[in-house]
Amino acid sequence: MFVTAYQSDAWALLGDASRRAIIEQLSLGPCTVADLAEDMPISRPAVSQHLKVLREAGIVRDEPRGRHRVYSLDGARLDRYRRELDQFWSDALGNLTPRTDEEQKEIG
Amino acid sequence: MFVTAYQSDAWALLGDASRRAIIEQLSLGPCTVADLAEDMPISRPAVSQHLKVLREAGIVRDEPRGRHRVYSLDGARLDRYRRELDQFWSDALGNLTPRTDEEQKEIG
DNA sequence: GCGACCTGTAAGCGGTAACTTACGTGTTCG
DNA sequence: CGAACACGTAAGTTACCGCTTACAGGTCGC
Repeated sequence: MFVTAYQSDAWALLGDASRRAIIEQLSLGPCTVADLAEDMPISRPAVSQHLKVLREAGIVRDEPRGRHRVYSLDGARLDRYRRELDQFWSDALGNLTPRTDEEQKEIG
Repeated sequence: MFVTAYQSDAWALLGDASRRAIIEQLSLGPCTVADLAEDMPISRPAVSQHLKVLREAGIVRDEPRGRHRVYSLDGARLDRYRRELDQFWSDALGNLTPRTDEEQKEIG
């Protein structure tokens, strides 16, 4: 339920608002799980589960720091996902040519 | 279930692969519902429901053509949604500064 | 006008993601 | 060595999204 293949679907990965909030928070600097959960309306385990998804996607890396665990962002990987989404935009908007009403009449 | 407020969540709107496929197809030119459903692995009513969502979001406009109904893309609106997603990227990647391992030691 | 067409909508179902609670693991400090 | 802390994971629930199968509403040809 939470472990399915996200790595191939950047949209599903970033479609969740909680995960985007985590990413934005981590963009301000490395953070622990408890710190992340403090500013969010969900429980700490929920944050941990989201971090697992982001970690498996390579967006986030974790490092043990004593009994804490510091999470940080992988900017390069994140940028790779952005490019993956940009491919859709270039496909969708790139092909788009200004259609006049005259052109549309060809269909009917 | 299908009518919820998508207009405020561009991610949910574009998160669905079928909707993105419809957008890409429409970017090649105006199309009818049957034509769209022909190239997709889902039924025609399903396409119609997706079109309703896209229409309420303003991305798509429909026009009666006899007993057909021609759908076309609103490039400006679509570009507006792209900018909405770009805001997340500028927030996430914009704040991102190269973190060295030394900086991360401040946390522990 | 009647039947064939294209389409939108209603009702309902199945799958799955996201969340919570409960528990297990490893680390630090007394 | 034992208690407290930070975290990950398991199990289970809930909610919602997307889909299909019907059915209703207009539009064109005979």
